[in-house]
Amino acid sequence: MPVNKITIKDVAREAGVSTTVVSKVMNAKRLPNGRLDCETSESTAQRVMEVVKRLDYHPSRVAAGLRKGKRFVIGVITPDISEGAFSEAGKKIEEAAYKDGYTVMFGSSNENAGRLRNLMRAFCESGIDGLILTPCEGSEEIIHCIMEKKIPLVLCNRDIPGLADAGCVHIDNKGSIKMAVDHLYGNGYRKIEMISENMKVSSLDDREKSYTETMEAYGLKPYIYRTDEKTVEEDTFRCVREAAEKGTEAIICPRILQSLYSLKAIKRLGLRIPEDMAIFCHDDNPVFNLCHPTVSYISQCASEVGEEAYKMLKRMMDGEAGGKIVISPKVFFGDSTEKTLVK
Amino acid sequence: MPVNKITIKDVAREAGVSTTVVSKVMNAKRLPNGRLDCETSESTAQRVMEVVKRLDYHPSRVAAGLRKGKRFVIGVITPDISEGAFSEAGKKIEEAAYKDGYTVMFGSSNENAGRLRNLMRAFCESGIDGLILTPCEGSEEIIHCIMEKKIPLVLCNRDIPGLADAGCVHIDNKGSIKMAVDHLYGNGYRKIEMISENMKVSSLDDREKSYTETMEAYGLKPYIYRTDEKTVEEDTFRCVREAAEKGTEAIICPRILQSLYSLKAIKRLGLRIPEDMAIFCHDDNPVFNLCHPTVSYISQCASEVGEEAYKMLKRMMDGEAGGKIVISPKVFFGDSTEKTLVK
DNA sequence: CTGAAAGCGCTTACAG
DNA sequence: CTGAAAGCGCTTACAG
Repeated sequence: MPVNKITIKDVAREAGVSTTVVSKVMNAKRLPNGRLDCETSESTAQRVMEVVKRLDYHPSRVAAGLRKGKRFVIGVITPDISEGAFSEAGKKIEEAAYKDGYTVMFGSSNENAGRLRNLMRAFCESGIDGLILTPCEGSEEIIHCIMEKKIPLVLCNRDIPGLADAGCVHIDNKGSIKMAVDHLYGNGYRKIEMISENMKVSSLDDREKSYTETMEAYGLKPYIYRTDEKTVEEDTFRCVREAAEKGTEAIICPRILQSLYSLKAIKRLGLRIPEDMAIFCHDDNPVFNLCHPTVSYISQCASEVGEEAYKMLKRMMDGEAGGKIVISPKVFFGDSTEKTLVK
Repeated sequence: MPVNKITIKDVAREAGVSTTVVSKVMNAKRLPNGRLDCETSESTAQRVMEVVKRLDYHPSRVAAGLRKGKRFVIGVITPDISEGAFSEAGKKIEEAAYKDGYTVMFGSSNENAGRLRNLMRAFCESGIDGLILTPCEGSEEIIHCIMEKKIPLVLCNRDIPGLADAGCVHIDNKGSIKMAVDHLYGNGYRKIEMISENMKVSSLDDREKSYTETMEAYGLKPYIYRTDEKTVEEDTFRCVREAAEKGTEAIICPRILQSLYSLKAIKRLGLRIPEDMAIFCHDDNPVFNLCHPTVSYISQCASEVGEEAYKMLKRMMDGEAGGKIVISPKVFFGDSTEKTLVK
């Protein structure tokens, strides 16, 4: 428990002024000419500042927040703060928030709507000025509730249709997958399958739809495997093996875990990339560049998404309306989807 | 700005009781027999609960925190919340904290002592019950200041000598590096060098010392390269090239970036692993298992470190003393440090 | 069992 | 330019 905490009263007493004056001095901005923009006299301000420094006084944001209804805290909820794209976005958000004097509360939903609700509740009770969150399956209703509380909200990575007042920032999930299919098609691949996940969220929906539509536009038959959350690794292995047995020429993985486990499965099955199985991955990981052959992948542009999400939230906290931002993802073409004569 | 916020007064009025009663009911625990442990009458409690539910009342933790001096918030500061080991530890901390009803503020110091100080200040002003942090170079003095405020503090991953009241959790940095050197020596390697970073923190110190001591114990000559923070990739490339030209047989990388960039450099230089250059890496990354050949590495055991750090902080927040925990890291031996006849 | 009142540490009209 | 006082939304002795 913090002891001997210096309060505004201590400063006031020591400086021989009222707490009003101390408060005014503490909240005064510095003008361009270096002076305080404060109605107090120069000498009083000086005296207060000295005492503040001497006592090492730090005003309680808790008390100020209670009075002003403004906390200078924002909340960030992602499915998993330890997962590459989310942690990178989180880093950027914190970075930008820090510059504006905000601190950040983080939480992981673990793709669980109940947990998301509890986190949102705790964040709201704890006092936040705004919230950036990645919805998970089944979280629509809960998020609608948040909206009623009029807390500025930006959805990140995944959208929820019909949420008029919320901001939203995500990558162009359809465009990127189309590029992947186009590229594979252009390099001669025809039997192209997708290993996705059993999960209803807008980003994955869009990726799956785009794959299906693009395949059909080429007159090809799409096929989507879906792994379960609890058993991603085994499921992915089985999918890759089944695909290989079927004579599938290329797989597209629209999520990071399926990407990594597919690479692992291909290695374990002793298949050559891309001769036996071409592969197009998603998200960012050093593996894609460092392994041999290099892997084609779609980058989430997590930093950019995080940055834009924060900027939008900031605007909303300042009273402006939200909006929708769609970021063009970066697509890297490696050796894993190259043309191959061996078929 | 949250509007129409329901307060304890609204509930009291609606239920026809005083705020005292509402507060008591809200803070009552459920007894094992399912009844509320509350001095109010059963019927009053019932009535209050109903109103609470009907109005969707959520007590403000800000106000409660101000009054009670307890916030149910902890702070976590790491060098970079987006970096593998730290984000994994952070995830675990948040997970455990959530179960105890705490929310977590995260911040990244970017290995910058000034920024660490600002973050700590913001966190303290914002009101935290405890702090878990990874010190960075030059942060000793600032951290001593925190100690004076008597905020429970656990150092994570890196230690600061002479900080009696702080808890500390880290892996056995000396033991793991010794294992790496022993393993290389046992497999016939003699010219073993280390590519480290220009940074004064206890963990890296320990790793470097352990390398030097173990080498000398074998009668071998240690040599440590040190990359600069701003230019890790280029520096690492130059180190690897220089090492190769010198006829170095194996390199040990005590940090993740040097590990990844060394692998990249080795690939770029067209060297074979382990014939031309063996390599022992640090931290966790899918690359180590997925690439060919598989890479030997020392795992940070980030989850375990995070978990222990939180548990210790919790004990300290409950009034117990801190302590020191040293966790044995897991070491994986891959093909990158295998015996090789080609020398 | 219940409630009036003080107080946590601030900010902010308002009066002087 | 300065200060007394009210109030933010809670909790908590204390009196009844």
